[in-house]
Amino acid sequence: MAKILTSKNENYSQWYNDLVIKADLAENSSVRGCMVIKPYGYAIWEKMQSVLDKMFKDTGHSNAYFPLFIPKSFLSREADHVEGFAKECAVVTHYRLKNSPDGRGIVVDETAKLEEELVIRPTSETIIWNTYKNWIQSYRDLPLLINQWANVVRWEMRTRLFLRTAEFLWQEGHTAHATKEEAIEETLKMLDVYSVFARDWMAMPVIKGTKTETERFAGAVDTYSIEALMQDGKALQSGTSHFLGQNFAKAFDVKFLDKQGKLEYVWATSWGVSTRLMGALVMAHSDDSGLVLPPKLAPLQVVIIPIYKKREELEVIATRAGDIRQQLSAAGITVKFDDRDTYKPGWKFNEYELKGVPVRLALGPRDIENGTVEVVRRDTLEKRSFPAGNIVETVKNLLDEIQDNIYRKAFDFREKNTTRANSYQEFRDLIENNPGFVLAHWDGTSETEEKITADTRATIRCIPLDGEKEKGKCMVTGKPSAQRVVFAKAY
RNA sequence: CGGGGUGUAGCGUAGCCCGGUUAGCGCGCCUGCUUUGGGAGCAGGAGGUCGCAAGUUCGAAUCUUGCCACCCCGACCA
Repeated sequence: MAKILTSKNENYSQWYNDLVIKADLAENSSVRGCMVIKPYGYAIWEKMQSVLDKMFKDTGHSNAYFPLFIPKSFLSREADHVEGFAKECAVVTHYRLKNSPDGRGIVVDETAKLEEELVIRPTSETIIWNTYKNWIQSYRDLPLLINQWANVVRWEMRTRLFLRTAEFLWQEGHTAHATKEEAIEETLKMLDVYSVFARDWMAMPVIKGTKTETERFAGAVDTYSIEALMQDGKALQSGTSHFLGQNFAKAFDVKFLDKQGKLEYVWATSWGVSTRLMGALVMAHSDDSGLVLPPKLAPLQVVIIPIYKKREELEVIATRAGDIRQQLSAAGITVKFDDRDTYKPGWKFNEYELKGVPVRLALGPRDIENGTVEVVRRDTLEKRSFPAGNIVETVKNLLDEIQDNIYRKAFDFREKNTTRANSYQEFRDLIENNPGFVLAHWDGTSETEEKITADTRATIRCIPLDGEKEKGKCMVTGKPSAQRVVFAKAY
C-alpha cells in the first residue's frame, strides 16, 4: 500500500498534522493561526454539537447568543479574569477604512477611532454577567441555565490544527444559582455530561478531577476538567467546568432577593468544550492508515464500493447495492454507494480508510453470484464475507462492536500507560521513559508543583474525583498528602 | 518574544555555493484509448509575478540589503 501518512511511531506530531489535512478535516488558512474547517471535519463537529446540545437541553439548559465584542472595561472588572486573558486578546480600535492617500490599497481611517476599544471575546463571562444583572432580581429568576455556541479568539503564540488555534469554536454554558451548593452541583453535573459524552460517543475514557490553583480558570473558585490520554502518552484537557463562586456576581453586581427578602449575590458556573475535541478524537483512535472514527460520530458510517469489469456487471451490482443502501438507510445508518468510475476500487479502499469510515462493503461479480457481501471493519481492518440476506443485522452489530472495541482499546492503552511513582526519583524516571499518566503524592502547594514542572516538564493534570483516596507523603517534600494526583506531559 | 530552518505550478521538490538556452522532475489536473477484488497503463496536453521590494550587473531563481510569510524547538495557553 502506498504510504500517505507519516508513521505514528516515526513522528507522532507529524502524523497528526498529516492526518488532519489528508483526511480533509481542516487546513491552515491564510490568516495566521486560524484554520479552515473543511466539510468532512465540520460534519463531525456538527455531530458532536447535536449530541451535546441535546444533553444540555436534557439537563434544563437553553441556548442564547451574546456579542462577539466585549467593551474593554468589562474585561477588567474581575481582577483574576483580566490578568489571565489580557495577554492574548485581539482588540478592535477603529470602525472604518479609507482609500490610501498614495492610492495603493486601503488604510485605517484614524478619525474613526472607537471611544472605547472592543475586545474580541476570549470567553464570554464578562458580557454575559453584565447582561445577567438585568435578568436577575429575585430567587424566582433562578436558576438561570444558558448555553451559547460561539467562536472565541485567543491570540496564541504557537498553534496547531484543532488543538490550539487563534480562533476556535466551542460552547460555553453560563449559569446562575441561588446557593453555593446548587452551583457546585451544576458544575459537577456538567463535568459529568462531558465525561459521558467522551466515553459513550467519542469512545474516549477520561479522568474527572479538580485543577490545581496554578491551572485554574482565571476568575474561578474551582476548575474541574476531564483529562484524556493520547496515543503518544501526552494528556489532553478535553473539557472544563468551573465553579465561579460569587466572583462575577460581585464584579458585575448581580444580586437577587431571596425568600427571606434578603439581597444576596448569585452563585455562578461556566463550562465548555471546543473544537479541540476534534483533535482528541483524531489522536485517541487513529492509526497509520488514517482516521478511526467511532461509529456514533462518523458522518458516514458505511460505504458501498462496486467492483466490476464490464458495464453490464455494474448494472447488476448497482441494483443490489441500491437495495442494501435502502435497507441500511431505513435502519438509521448513514450510507453511501460510491459508484464513481473515475477512481478504482483500490483507490477508494484507501481513501475511506484514510477518512475513518467504520464499515466498508464491497460488491463484485463473485458476491452477486454467491449472494454475499465483503465486509471490512475500519478499526481492525479485518475482512470477512457475509450473506447479503441479513446485511442490516450484520452491519448494525458491527457498528456497535466497533464502538465498543475502540473504547476498550483506548481504555486498555490508558491502563497500560498509567503508572504509580512512590519516590521522586521513580517519578522522574517514569515521566522520562514511560509517557502517560503518573499517579503520585503531592503536598498541595504551588511551590512544589512548580518545582516538579521545572524539573520534568510534567504538570498536574488534575486531582481525581473518583477512585481510591490513598493517603501518603509528598514525593518531593515528604509532607502529608490526602490522595495521589495525576501527572503527565500535556498538550 | 528568543534559537534554528524554509519560501520555485494545486502539492512535493531539483536548480542557488560557482549569475548566462525555452526553470527540470514526481504527484495531481485535462483529453483519448485500454483498465477496474487494495492508491492502473500508455499517448498527448494545460498550468510558473522562482515569497515581496529595492540594489549590483550587459544579464538575477541564483549575488547584496530590507521586508513578509510559514515550519520546527523553547517561554505562554482550551
